[in-house]
Amino acid sequence: MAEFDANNNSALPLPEKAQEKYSLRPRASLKREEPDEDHEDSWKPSTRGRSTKRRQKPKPLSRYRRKTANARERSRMREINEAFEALRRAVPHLAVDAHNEKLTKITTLRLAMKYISALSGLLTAAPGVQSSSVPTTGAEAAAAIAAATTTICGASIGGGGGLVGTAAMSSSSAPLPTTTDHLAALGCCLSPSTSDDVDSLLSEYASDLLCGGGGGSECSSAASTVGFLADHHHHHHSAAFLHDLPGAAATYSLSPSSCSTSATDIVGFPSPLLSADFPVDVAAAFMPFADHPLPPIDFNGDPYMFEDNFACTEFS
DNA sequence: TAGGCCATCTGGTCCT
DNA sequence: AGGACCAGATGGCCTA
Repeated sequence: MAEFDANNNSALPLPEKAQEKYSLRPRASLKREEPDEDHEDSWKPSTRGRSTKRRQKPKPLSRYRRKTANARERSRMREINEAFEALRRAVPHLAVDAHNEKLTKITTLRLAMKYISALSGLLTAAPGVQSSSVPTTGAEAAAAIAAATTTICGASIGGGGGLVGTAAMSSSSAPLPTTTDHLAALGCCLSPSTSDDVDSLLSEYASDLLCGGGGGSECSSAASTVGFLADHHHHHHSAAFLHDLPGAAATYSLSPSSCSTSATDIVGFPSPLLSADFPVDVAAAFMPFADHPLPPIDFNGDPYMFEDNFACTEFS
């Protein structure tokens, strides 16, 4: 069986052909900078030079072909940008858009890497998890995440859990929130003040994510986690914060009766993903816990503080 | 004004 | 041959 690294990629080296295919091609400019004896005339195909015959330098494209090539390039870039947009929506991010700024592409990629890393850590580092249940393939990971989503979200809709779906959530036409939504919803209310807070909170939430069953104790555990978060939130932020969030009131509500902790308010969570200080808080939850209080939550909207303050697994 | 980010154009290279 | 992908060049816009 092939070995896989921490990122679930095969540790075996790619075949030479594949390496060639997937590695970056040499830059044309570098090629151009190579010494060439007789200027333009010395142009030859750069690779696979089985033939020593010089080939004619290709002519510039005709105006028509240049136009169509440009159009194709624009549409290609548009697709890439749409993918970036989807990624921006999927990755929880700082409130850098407080002034209508959006994440840059490079920031989006960096956050995505860290977010994936954090989620992987959550899945693999939960206490009491059997090693056999740790996902080792993409499919298993997807199943684990789906199960985690079902655990929280499915139990909620069942009515026995701590999270109670509202009309928006339980409507058959509305898609179920993803695990990411849940993390975002929870994370936006998470503002632990000590590493112990984070530790206990995270371990509880992590086991909820991984329990896979739903109902019963898992539900109350999830409820208490949410209750804790909600309650905790109230000690650290103005309640008005939640009401200011778009759509905050509609999507989730916490059922006090099924919650074992002191969540006494109906708390709305925003959906879909929002930018309001979620990632900082979740990052705080995922950071390697130190013996000192967590850093202040406010990063002044600087996503790179993320990088400076939290060690995450590097993706190779 | 400098620097960052982005869209677009363009030519080179690879693939089908 | 033509499309896809890539990277360099360039100019516009915005912010500190």
